[in-house]
Amino acid sequence: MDKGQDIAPIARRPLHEEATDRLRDLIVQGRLAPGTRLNERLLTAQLGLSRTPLREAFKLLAAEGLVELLPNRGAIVSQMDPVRLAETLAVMGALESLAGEFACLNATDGQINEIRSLHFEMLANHARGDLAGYFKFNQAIHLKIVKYSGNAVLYNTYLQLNANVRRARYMANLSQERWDAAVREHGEILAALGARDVPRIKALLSDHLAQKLSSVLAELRATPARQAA
Amino acid sequence: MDKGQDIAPIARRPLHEEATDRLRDLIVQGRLAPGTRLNERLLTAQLGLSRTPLREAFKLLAAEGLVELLPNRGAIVSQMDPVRLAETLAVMGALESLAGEFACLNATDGQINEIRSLHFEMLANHARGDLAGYFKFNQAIHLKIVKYSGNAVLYNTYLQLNANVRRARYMANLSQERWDAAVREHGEILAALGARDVPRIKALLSDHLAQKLSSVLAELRATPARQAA
DNA sequence: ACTCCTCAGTTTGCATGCAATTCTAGCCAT
DNA sequence: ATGGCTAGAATTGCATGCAAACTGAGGAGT
Repeated sequence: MDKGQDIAPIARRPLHEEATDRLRDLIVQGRLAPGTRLNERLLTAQLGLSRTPLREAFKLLAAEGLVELLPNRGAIVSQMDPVRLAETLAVMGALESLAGEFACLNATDGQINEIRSLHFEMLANHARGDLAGYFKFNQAIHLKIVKYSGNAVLYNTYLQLNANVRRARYMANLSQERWDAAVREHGEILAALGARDVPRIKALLSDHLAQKLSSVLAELRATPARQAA
Repeated sequence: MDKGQDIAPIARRPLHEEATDRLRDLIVQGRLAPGTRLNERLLTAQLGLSRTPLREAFKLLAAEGLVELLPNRGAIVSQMDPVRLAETLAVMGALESLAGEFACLNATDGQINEIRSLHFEMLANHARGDLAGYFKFNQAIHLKIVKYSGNAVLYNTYLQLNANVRRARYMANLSQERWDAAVREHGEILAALGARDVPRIKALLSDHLAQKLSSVLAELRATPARQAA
């Protein structure tokens, strides 16, 4: 289950995988804005490959919901509409809650310590007001909890949904109060994990995600969903 | 959200979609057994298309977990190993539980009646001992509950996982007792849905899926996981 | 002026060709 | 006989060609 450090990473990656990952990153980072038309010829030139692997990447990203395929008219980066975002967060909440339960039951002490270490890194970033750094470790913590649930299907499902949410991160102008609260919640989550307290971690994670949802929704209502060219 | 009956179904489907659906059906129905090597040339001949759309289908099915891509060595139908199956059912349990909650809150009375109708069809099949018919309506009920949650992301996620589980259906030689119990559980689920009783439906669905999980696992331990050529 | 039509340019969807990799079988050495 | 090596066949990964679909600019008709 844990192939984290395989022996032979010699393997050359297929082009279509490379293309998929590159495109996904571009979209998640917002460098390809929602609504952007993905011109095959243009992208093949920029990425240095041919249309076949690129088109395969389009199909995969469409399945992930990051792009939308218009028959005979190509692909566009999908809009992050608030409804969809809210729906995604609700599902992720359920998944994280389940993951927390399994992590309490299955994670090793070493793995929990690993999460604890990330937690302190996150605290450091919070203390110095580094929002980007905070998000990075915040993400890492949530991913690790899901990963250390020991349920690979759960992890994969979560990852896929997560890509969609990360796109919305730019709008995370969260208030200082909400930020402080989120950090406190993380502290409790970690405590519950350390104590292997299943009911408590389920409640905490559900609540944490619900907070995130309403915070993101509030932000979305404030920003009038900038349309892309 | 509900595009069930669009006005113009004139649209001709792209070949790669057709290929994906055909292949998925073949795999889910077990007509392509786990382990089967998917030879591109052979399949293009059988499906009457060229390698490009077929290869696109392979990538999608790989993302769904139905096939496994071996770099430079093609694709094989993935094995349904018990661990993976159990993991999938655990995730589906969490999703259905969430779906039940939303369905209680959001479904119209008409939608609930639609589910009720399916329920009685299922009862009829149970009464006459028609296992295949039972499964069909059982599936339909679970899908409707998730659909009428009103959360499209949840529905899509569920659908994808469901494809993997349906492959294991052949081994559902469930005992008469378990069958009767499952039918009883369905009755309670429907009642809770009708009463819009959120905590109850969550508990019932979680439990129902957990039962399914252990039943499937027991069956898997009995059958020694037939290896395919 | 407005609408509808036409036709060239562009872009996608699919088929096919070519090189690289993997597989198979047979041979040689031990 | 067994194990390893090698040449040929088969198969995949990617690039490219071609026809169909879309776009949109310009002109005819009202």
